[in-house]
Parts: sequence; C-alpha cells; structure tokens
Amino acid sequence: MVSTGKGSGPHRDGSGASGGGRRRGSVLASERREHLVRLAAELFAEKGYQATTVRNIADEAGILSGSLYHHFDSKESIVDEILSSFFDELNAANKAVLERGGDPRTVLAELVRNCFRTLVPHRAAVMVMQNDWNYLRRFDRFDYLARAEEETERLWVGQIERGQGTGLFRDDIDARLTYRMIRDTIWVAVRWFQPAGRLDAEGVADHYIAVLFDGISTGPR
Amino acid sequence: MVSTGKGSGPHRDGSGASGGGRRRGSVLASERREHLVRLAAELFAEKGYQATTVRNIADEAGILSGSLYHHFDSKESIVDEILSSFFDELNAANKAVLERGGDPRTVLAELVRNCFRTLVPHRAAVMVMQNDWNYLRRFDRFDYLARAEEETERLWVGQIERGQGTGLFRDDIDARLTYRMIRDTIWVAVRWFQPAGRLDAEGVADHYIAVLFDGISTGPR
Amino acid sequence: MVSTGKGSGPHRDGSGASGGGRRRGSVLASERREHLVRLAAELFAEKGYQATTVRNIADEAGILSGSLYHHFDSKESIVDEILSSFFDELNAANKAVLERGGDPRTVLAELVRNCFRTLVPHRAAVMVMQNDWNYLRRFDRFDYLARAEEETERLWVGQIERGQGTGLFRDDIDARLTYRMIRDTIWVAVRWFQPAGRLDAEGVADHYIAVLFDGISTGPR
Amino acid sequence: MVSTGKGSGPHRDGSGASGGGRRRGSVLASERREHLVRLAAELFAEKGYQATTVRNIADEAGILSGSLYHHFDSKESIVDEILSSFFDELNAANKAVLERGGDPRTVLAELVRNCFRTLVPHRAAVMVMQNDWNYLRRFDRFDYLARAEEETERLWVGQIERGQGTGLFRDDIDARLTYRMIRDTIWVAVRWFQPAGRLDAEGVADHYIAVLFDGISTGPR
DNA sequence: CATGAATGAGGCTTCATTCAT
DNA sequence: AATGAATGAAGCCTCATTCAT
Repeated sequence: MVSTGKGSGPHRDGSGASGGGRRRGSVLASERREHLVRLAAELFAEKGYQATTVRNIADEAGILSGSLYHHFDSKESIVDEILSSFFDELNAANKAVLERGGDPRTVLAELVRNCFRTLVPHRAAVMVMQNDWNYLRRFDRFDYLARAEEETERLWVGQIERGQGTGLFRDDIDARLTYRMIRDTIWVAVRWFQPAGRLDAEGVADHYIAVLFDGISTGPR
Repeated sequence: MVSTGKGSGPHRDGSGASGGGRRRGSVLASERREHLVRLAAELFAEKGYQATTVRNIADEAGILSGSLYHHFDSKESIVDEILSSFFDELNAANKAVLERGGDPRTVLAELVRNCFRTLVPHRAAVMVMQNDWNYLRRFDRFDYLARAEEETERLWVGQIERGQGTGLFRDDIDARLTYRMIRDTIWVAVRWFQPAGRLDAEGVADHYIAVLFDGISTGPR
Repeated sequence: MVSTGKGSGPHRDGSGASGGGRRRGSVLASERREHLVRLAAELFAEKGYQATTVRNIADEAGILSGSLYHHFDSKESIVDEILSSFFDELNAANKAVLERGGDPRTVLAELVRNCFRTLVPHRAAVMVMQNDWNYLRRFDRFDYLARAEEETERLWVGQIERGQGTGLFRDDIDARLTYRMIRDTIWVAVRWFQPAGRLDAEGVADHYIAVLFDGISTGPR
Repeated sequence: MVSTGKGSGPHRDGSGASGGGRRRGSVLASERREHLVRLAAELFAEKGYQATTVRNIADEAGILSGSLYHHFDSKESIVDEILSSFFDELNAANKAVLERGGDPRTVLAELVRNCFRTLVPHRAAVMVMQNDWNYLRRFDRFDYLARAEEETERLWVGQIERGQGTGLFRDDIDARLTYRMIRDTIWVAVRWFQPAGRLDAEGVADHYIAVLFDGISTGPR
C-alpha cells in the first residue's frame, strides 16, 4: 500500500503491542493480515458491509470470529484498510498524471484511465464505496475519505475549467456538474464491469472517453 | 399507486385481514399508511434500509414500533411499497414515450427526461435502489424489480441500435455498454441532485442530453 | 425516589419514547421497572457489578436478557438507578438534620444515625459503593456521585471543626482524617451488618456513636 | 515470602514443570517473576482484579499476554501470590506482638500499628482485599484467606475481652462488633491514605489509636 | 389502532488460556 | 522465555416481530 499521508490511511490499530525487531514474524503476520483483508473485501463487495458478519469473514478464513480480533480491532478497521488502500493508490496515480502535465483533454483522458485501471485491483473497495458509503460516512473515522474526494473534485474541475478557458471544451456545460456525472458513471460501472468480459479496463476506458468527448451522435455538433 | 401488472406491484401480504368491510375507515387507514410510508422512505433514503430500524420509523410517527405492524406486516413490505410505486410510475411514463414514437434521438432524449422527472417525486426510492439494492436483491420478493429493469434495458438498447442502424448514432459504440453508462449516470445523480438548486430536473436533463449526444469537446468530431 | 436535583439522579434513558398521557400504564411500567431494579440490586450486592451478567438479572426475572433492554438502555443505567436513589435519600436526610440545627455533637450523632438508617433499605447500593466503586468511577456518568461525596465531606468536616472551635471536640485530631475514618467505618459495616441480628440499625448506630465520642477506654482521658 | 504454614501461602500450581534443575537461572526467573507480580499488583490496585486483563499486565511488562503463562499458570495465581505474601507478613508481625505480651491496651495499640505498617508495602494487596474480595472469595483456592481472617478475629477479640475483664475497656461495648469496626476502618483507609502525605503510617496509627481509646470528645466521659 | 412487554436470533467484541514454533 | 495465532466461552446489546390487553 502506498500511504500518501495527507490524512489518508486507515486508523490502524495498536500495532504497538506486536513489538518490532523480528523479521520473518512481522512479514508473515502482515501476509496473514492481508489475506484476511482480501477475504473480507470479497464478502463486503458481494453482500455489503452491514450484511457481512464477522462470522462470515472468520468462516471464510476457517477460524473463529473472535480470532479475527487478533489481527484487527474492529470490523470497521478492516473496511478502513480496504478503502484507504484504494484511495491511496488512486491519489498517487492522479498526482502522477498531474505532474506529467499536458493539455486538459489529455489529462482528463488519463484521469479516466486511472479510474478504470484502479477499479480492477480494487473492485471490492469501489463496490463498498458505491453500496455502503451512505452507511459508513456516519463514522468519524471515515471523514478522511470525504476529504480525499473533495480534493479529487477540485483537481478534475480544475482541468475541465482549464479546458473551457482554452476553448477545448464547450463553454455551455457546468464543470462541477459534469465532473460528478463523469465520476459517477465511471465508478458505478463496478456493478457490471467484468475485466474478463468483451472489454478490459483499457477498452472500457477508451469507450467511455470517446463518448465523453464526442458524444454518441454522428454528424456535426 | 398505478399497478401496471406485468409482475410489478409489491407483494402485499394478507391485506385481507385488515381490509374488512369498512369504507370510510379504509380511506383513512390508507392515508395513515401512506404517511407512514413517506416517513419510512425518508429514513431509508437518509440512513439506508438496513440501518433504519422499525423503531426509527415508529419514533418518527410518534408511535411504538409494534404498532407499525397494524399497517404493514414487515419492514420489507414497506420498502416494497416504496420501490414498486416508483417503478410503476417510471414504466408507465416510458411506455407513453414509446407510444408517441419519433426518431431514436428524440425518444432517447425523452427517456432521459423521464428519469430526471421521476427522480424528484421518488427521490427516496432511487436512493434506496442506489444504496440498498445490493442487499434487497437477495430476497425473492424483489425479483420483479430485476425483471422490470431487464425489460427497460431492452427498450433503451433497442432505441440505441435503431439509431445506429439509421446512422444517427456512432457505430463504434456498444449499445448495451452505453445504455448502462447512461442509466447509472442518471440515477446515481440522486446522491447530489437538489431540485431546489441551480438546475431543476429539466435543466439537468438538458445538460445531460447535451453531453450525451455531442460530448464535451468543441470542434469537429 | 426523592430526586434532590443538584446534579444528582441517574442518567435516565430516553423515556420520551413511552409517551405520557395514560395513567395505569405508566404506573405499572414503573412498578415492573422497580421490580427489576431490585432484583438487579440484590445480584450486584451478592456477586458484584462486573460479575453479575445481564443474563443473571434476566434469569432472576424469568425473562430473556434482551428483554431487559425494553426497560433500561444499559447495565450501567440499572446500577445508576440504584446508586442515585441511595444518594438522593441520604442527601435529603442529611439536609434535614442540618436544618434542625443543634450543637455539633448532636448533629454528628444524627448524621451517623442517618447513615445506619439509610443503610438498611439501601443495603445493595452501599455494597456496590464498597465493592464496585473503584470500577464504576471510571465512567463519566458516575461523576455526579464523586461530586455528591465531596459535598458530604464538606458538611461533616464543617461540623467537626465547629465542635473543635467550641471546645466540644479534641483539638489534636485532624478533622478531615477523622471524617474519613468515621465514614469508612460506617459504610463498610454493610459487609457484615444484619438488621435481623442482635443489634438493629439504631443499636449499631448508638454503639458506634458511643465509641466515637468517648473511646473504648474507661477512666479519665 | 514467609510462608507460615497453617494453610496460608498461595496455591502454587505445578511449579515442578518450570522449576527444573537450574540454580542461577531460577534466581533470575524468580526476579523476573517478582517484577511481574509487582506490575500486576499495581494494575489490580488501580483498576481492580476483574477489570485488569492479562494483556494489561503483559503490556506493562512489554511482552505478549501468552508469554505470562511461562511464569504463572493463571491470573488467579498472580493475585494469590500478592495476597498470600501480604497475609504472611501480617500474621508474622501479629504473632510477634502476642509473644512480646503486655497489657491489652498496649497489645491492641501494637496490632493497630502492625496494620498501618503492613499497609504501606502491601498497598496493592490491601486494595485488592477491599475491592475484589467479594469476587475472589468464590474461589476455593482463596479459602485459606478467610480462615486466616477468622484466626485474626479470635486474636483481636481475645485482647478486647481481656481488657474488659481487667476493667481497662468499657464493658458496654460488643467485642466482636468493635473488632470489626476497628479492622474495617483501618484497612479501608488504603483508599485515601498516602504515606507521602501529611501523616505517615505511624502518624495515622497514632491518630487512630487516640480516637479509638479516648473518643473525639473532650471533658469527662 | 395502540401499548407494553416479551421473544429469539443474532451481532460485535473481549478475554483467559493453549500451543506450535 | 517469548511470539503469534488461535480457541471457546461468554458478555452486552440490537432488532424485527408477536401478542395480550
């Protein structure tokens, strides 16, 4: 996981107890932990966060539910790990695009590609954001996600407005409204998108970019 | 509620028990019932279906939770009423558009407008569909909603393909993929759309139609 | 229960839900509630607060543990009710003594008698204070008890010092230290005192007052 | 630890397992063990026996909770060690006083001083006895403590009655009742007594002895 | 039509303890 | 002598639902 600071990152639980000098031990521990996170992520994606019980997760791992608390101090901290890892990766990728620069059309296209590329390895996290955010947002510990999203909005809207300023994009559309439509369309695709299907992540991204920039109509605008 | 048949309509449970011979009484009862449904809908929209307890609903109505069961025989039947009423209205409107006919571009634009128009009075239902469908879909009683959606998909995809056939729409896009993107983008807007804001339902619909047909770019395609 | 205000009184749980116009209902409800409190009090006294489970209480009442939460919103709120009721009664009695006035020896003797008199009907509360206060004090909700005790200390110390000022009490003893010894000796007696035994509350109080004022020695001081 | 026989001493469990043939090793082990007992004692005194988890103790020692079981075979055996060491020391001191002999007033005064002197180094044990005995007494393994207390009661009551017989002490007081009051008052002082405060152990003992023998009043009895 | 009480299933979490490494 | 993982029992609490009054 690439923790980018900026207040992101899960509220990790008192790992202080597990000392820190040994080598193999902590690597293995972390492997076990990541395995459990992956199992939980799949269940959260499939059944939803609330409907997934810690027993479901433990069953999947072949242990008792209480044993999960050797690795995590709450169900929340598991989903936190899932979500923060997703946001960290996406933010890092977006930052890289911005640093590479380019005209707004290129930047926007790359941002779209970032999303679809991140969607594949973080399918569960995106699923949770789509289905369970309305529940999770009530917990203070997830405030950092709302703040991360606000920052992302500023980034996209900035590019759209820059494009309108240089005449690349139509002037009669609302930048913020447009951003939200783009964002939602992309992420909500997680509900049906199958990388193994006819179109892979790049394919869907290209399809989406095509429609986004030029619409579905033929002929002159 | 306009029950359009076709398997739609909530699975109302043993309404025979309380629907005795009274006339005026049942009108009042029905008003009370609709009031309770509205209260529940708002809570479902705000906190999510699972996170809303029957006690929350009862509190809002100023009664005890057990008393709700004089009006509904389960929490599921409440949300069923909310969702079926939304789908009934939308299906009816879509059918009307199809009957009016017209070229695919016109029809598609009208279908988009239907959605945004329905979104306003059925905000809660759309919210529930966006946030809680992943949970609700597991119950057999809601199968009818999945079937309704399949029918709607056929309807839209049919129009898009007709448009591609007549050269109105680009040939290099995937009709089903495009439909899903359109659908998701529209409904997910319920998360931020505020009819009292800068743009009303028609305004947002127009904005969306503009981008959909012609993209956000300027200049030749 | 005589709620004397002054920040005392348990954090009573949202009784707002149970409306308030009916007569017999709320009286009965309150009777049931008090019955449960009494059962819990006896268990807390016998086994300790922590070692008493909500199941123990429910079993004693012949209901399921979850059903307790129809009457209380937590185990803490039950013990709160027990303790606040005890403190309220004691504070009220002490206030009455102060208002009657008299020389410090008389007042002190009456305060002692107050304690032993209150001990009998509130045996469980005193037991909990002796055995479980070290645990309960960690919860903010019980801060009011610590504050009540501070006020009582001021009251007693005031009387002892007044007695020293008028030459009634020895000058070579520490008022605060003496108060604490008196207080502790009295309340800790709950561990062995049995009202049905050889001495009743008044008898033990008199015995204690005799030793307190004149010591156990014979002959000149 | 001075194990005085008479059923005292902790129920040490299978120490044969870890007490192999090493000499220097067992001294070090014993030091480590005593260190852990001291850490545990402080936590028990502060938070109570039940509320202190073995993990709390292990954290304090900088090890994992499972590792404690190389030194003790249960949480009970730790508190047993704390309490038996306290009782052993007190009993030995009391025996020495009895052996020195003297008139009941002198003996009683010395017994009181014994208590306050023992209280300081065994603060935690006394705290546990005050706060957690009601819980611990349910375990057979602590029966020996109840028996030790009975023996002590006989010892004190014997001295009081001897004093009443020789006319040193008032005849109108109950020996057993008086003993319990003295005992409770002394030990419960652990809740507020601070050796570093205005009065040290001897000072508090003298204060207490003065009030005990002559009361707080001035003038003739 | 509502109340008040209860059910029963289940949820998350804690914790003393065990044991292979 | 310690770790890291797990157990198993239990704890407090929640919630949809039922039902006599």
